Amino acid sequence: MTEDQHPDDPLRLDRQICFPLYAASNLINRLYRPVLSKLGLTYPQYLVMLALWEQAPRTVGALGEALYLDSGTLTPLLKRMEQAGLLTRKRDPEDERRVQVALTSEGRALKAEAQRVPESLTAGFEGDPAEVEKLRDSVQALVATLARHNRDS
Amino acid sequence: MTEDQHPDDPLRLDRQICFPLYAASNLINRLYRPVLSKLGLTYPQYLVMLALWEQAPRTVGALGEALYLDSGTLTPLLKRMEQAGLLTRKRDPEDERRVQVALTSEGRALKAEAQRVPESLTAGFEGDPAEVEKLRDSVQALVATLARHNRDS
DNA sequence: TTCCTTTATATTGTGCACAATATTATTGCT
DNA sequence: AGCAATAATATTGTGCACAATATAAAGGAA
Repeated sequence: MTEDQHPDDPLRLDRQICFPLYAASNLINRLYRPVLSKLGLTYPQYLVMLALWEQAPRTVGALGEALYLDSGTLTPLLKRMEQAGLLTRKRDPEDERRVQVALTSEGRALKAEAQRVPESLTAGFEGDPAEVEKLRDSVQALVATLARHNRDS
Repeated sequence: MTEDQHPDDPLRLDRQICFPLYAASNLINRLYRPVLSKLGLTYPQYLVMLALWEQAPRTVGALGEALYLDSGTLTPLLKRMEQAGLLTRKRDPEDERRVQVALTSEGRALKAEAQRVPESLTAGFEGDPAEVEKLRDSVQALVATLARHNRDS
């Protein structure tokens, strides 16, 4: 019952560009999970912390732009992080539509504990760093293209 | 309130390799959604169809190995696809632990309608095909490494 | 001012994704 | 045969991700 499979069939799984990106994302999430759970974070929450450690406070919209996520994803996620004591959410008095997300001292302190996260995960990438950086830049370029495409349509 | 940010801080968002992969996966999902919804499929469901168009029937475990997913994800997903009439699930009489997933005629027929999906999405990748193939191969290699790492631990 | 439009965030409903656990079938050992 | 160990799938509970929609504030035109 195995189907015929021509080598140039555009529907072959191993010819897809999107599938390995999807699989990589899932596998990375799985790899990060045990490491980040020690910090009490999920992977998307870790990304929010990275963004806030670079610049805070930031609005929900600014976070969404940095992480390519919308309010439907961020609002409940930020509420959980607020509950956990990592950040605060309050309406901007200048413009009551906006919500400013700021770090608590606990949230700022967590950065010290996260310092070793990247290096403790490079084990999964075993390859020379220059190669990894090239891959990163390629995917970053792809993301920029996809994001532009998304905004335009 | 902007934080100091050293150029070699390992926690800088733009130095992460995992973040662009995560963002690319999300953006791709968003890009595929309107195209696949015309076929009545989600992106993971589309991947299951790609796998089954290559070879069917397959066990749940074999599908999970091909797509890097486990039964917790696949079981409900396959049930929805069974409800939609695309495939059948039945216990293997040879080994009652296994579930054989087979295509219905409707599921096989859907392949014809999916032929144009890949080309209708290359618009989002605007770059020369050789470059895209190189990126694909790099990410495939990464996925292989991550998957091995995952099995071993 | 009144009202219309736009903007920012929140809510609702659906479908993944996964860890932990449960269930049932097979295998292997004695 | 009896039974522990293993294997394959299913279930449960939590947390994303997103489209569609709702809510409320700001801006702008007449």
